[in-house]
Amino acid sequence: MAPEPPGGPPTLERVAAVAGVSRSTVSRVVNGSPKVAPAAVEAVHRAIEDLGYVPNRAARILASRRTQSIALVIPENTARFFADPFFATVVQGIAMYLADTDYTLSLLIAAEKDAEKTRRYLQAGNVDGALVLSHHSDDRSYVQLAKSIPVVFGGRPMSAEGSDAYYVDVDNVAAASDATHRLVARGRRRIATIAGPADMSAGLDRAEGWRRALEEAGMPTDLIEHGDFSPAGGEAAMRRLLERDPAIDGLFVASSLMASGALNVLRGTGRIVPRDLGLVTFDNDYAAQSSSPPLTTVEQPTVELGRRMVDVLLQRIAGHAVPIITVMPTRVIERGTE
Amino acid sequence: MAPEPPGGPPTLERVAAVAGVSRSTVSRVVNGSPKVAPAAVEAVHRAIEDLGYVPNRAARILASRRTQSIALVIPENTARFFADPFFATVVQGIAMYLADTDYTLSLLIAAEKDAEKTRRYLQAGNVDGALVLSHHSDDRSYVQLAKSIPVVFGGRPMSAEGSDAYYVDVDNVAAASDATHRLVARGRRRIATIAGPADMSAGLDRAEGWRRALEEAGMPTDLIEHGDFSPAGGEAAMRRLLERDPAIDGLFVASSLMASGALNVLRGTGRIVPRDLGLVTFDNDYAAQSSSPPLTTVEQPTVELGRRMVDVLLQRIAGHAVPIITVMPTRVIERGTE
DNA sequence: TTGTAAGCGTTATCAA
DNA sequence: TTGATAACGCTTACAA
Repeated sequence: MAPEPPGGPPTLERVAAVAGVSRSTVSRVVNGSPKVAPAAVEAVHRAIEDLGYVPNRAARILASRRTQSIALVIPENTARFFADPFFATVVQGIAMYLADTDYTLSLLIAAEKDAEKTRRYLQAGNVDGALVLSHHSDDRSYVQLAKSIPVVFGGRPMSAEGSDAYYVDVDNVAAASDATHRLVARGRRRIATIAGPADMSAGLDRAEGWRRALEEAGMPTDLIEHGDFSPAGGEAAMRRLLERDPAIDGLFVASSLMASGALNVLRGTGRIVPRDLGLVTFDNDYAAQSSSPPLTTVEQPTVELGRRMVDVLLQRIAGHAVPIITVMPTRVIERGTE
Repeated sequence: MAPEPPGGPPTLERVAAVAGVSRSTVSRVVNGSPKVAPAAVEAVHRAIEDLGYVPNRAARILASRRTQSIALVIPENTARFFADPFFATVVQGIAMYLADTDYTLSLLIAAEKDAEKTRRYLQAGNVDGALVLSHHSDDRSYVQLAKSIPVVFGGRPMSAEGSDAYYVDVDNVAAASDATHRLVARGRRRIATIAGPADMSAGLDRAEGWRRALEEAGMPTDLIEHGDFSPAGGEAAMRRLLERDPAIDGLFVASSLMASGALNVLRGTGRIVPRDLGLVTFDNDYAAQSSSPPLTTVEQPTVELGRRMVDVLLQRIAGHAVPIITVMPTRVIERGTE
């Protein structure tokens, strides 16, 4: 029986003593080194079990210079971030995937005031890599950061031009175009869009997809208003659109949250979807499913996208070659509102 | 000019050299020790600035035996967790508050299979404390954990009986009772409830509040069905309730997500809220605000609740005395659906 | 007020 | 295959 010496959790040294081997051997066993005698492995395992030994993370990191932890950098505007099911689900994918590995996730709120602080923390060797879920165009410093540690972006970073920023995204242009085409196919003649912010690639790309679809159909592309991906933003944009042209009969909304806001306005004016106006949106989340009516929408594999981000990052940390750009598939969920 | 010696980020040692002082002095300055000569402080700061020095976290932790990091333990069922605005917002509060401190947040997914693994990690001294956002009644092991490191629960843990588990919560019984009273006051005569899971204190307590309100009004408390706080669960529960008594004219739903599901069912049967049925729910989130109609609901200060959890935890880590139980206020947001 | 020196619990190098 | 032993970068008595 090992006595219970005081002084905190059991150390590797204690395990070594109990197992009757050296610390090095214990370390090897713990790290799964192949070259250890079966008998020793056995003894060490038993000692570990008996003592309830768990390696000290800090010591390990210090000695190995590998932190086994990655940072998840999220925009300072945490409120809107977590309120958006898209981000929430991506985070979910990240967290779930990581739970199966030996990596730890550090949540890092990017203080926009001094992105410098965040960057320094990351560069100081406190993490093995970083995942950046960027809201705004202000991602230059992270693209920069990518030169010193592995970074993977969720969604194409705005400042990605020419840089070799790794990112995982969907094809927003194609998806938005597809969605808009469906409005055209339904015979909608005056098709508007509530686009996302002009400083986010998802905002720009989805607007671009809408534009292309209309151009292909020989329709005007003047009816565009930007929102901020929030219900309130959608409401305001909808009002502006109706003011500009009350005869709108088709609408592509770049996010379901904005769509729900838009729906409120439409309802207020007595318009019925899809009778008076066809509506297609983005994200098959709660908002699209539970609105009345439930909306035809572009579904993104959000959880999987998060998983993939982690996957790419870990591969890079391990030094393996991986694609710089990973494009995940989308699909339209038909609910008859187009 | 300090040359640029290779070999990774600048160390404290290098700062000391540049500043012309000893490592101890640098350490003192970095940690804000009061007993340092102004001149030395000045020199060290300049050197730190020049070198872009950032302390190595692992080394610091190892030497000080303080990790400056806390764990956020969330249930394995990450999907539902992040999909619920309540949890998302609490996490937001936690993350935001922590961003202002020197603490780091580690997301820890509690593998229900072996809670042992999670517990060991926490007990191995890898964090200074833990926040537990519990979904299920399976929180015994964390209440247990609280004996070795500071733990603060979000919401009263089910196994809190007799234990001195620290937690931050709202008064669910009172809030639910208040909400239900409003249905009674509106003249509703057949009042049902869609309660939360019976293995969560929020589920139990809100049902209890509903029960009390009805008892005080001399009304029967037979119409109760449980859901799992998800829209789908709300739908199913609503169906069961209508089957049991189609004459229901009042309903208290323990969460807005379930309410949205219930609304779908009601709509399907042609019932109009609040004309045919009064509805009051819990959580003033997106679901309650953007449903049609927007719902009268109990608002919880979710962000603040998260902040408070952190606050209590950090106080405890610092060794200060803090209340075991913190009850945050709620208020009813009137939207006329009662 | 400052510096010296002994750890903190691992990993990693090198002999054995 | 194993074991000494020197890092890893910082904190912290203890001395000066």
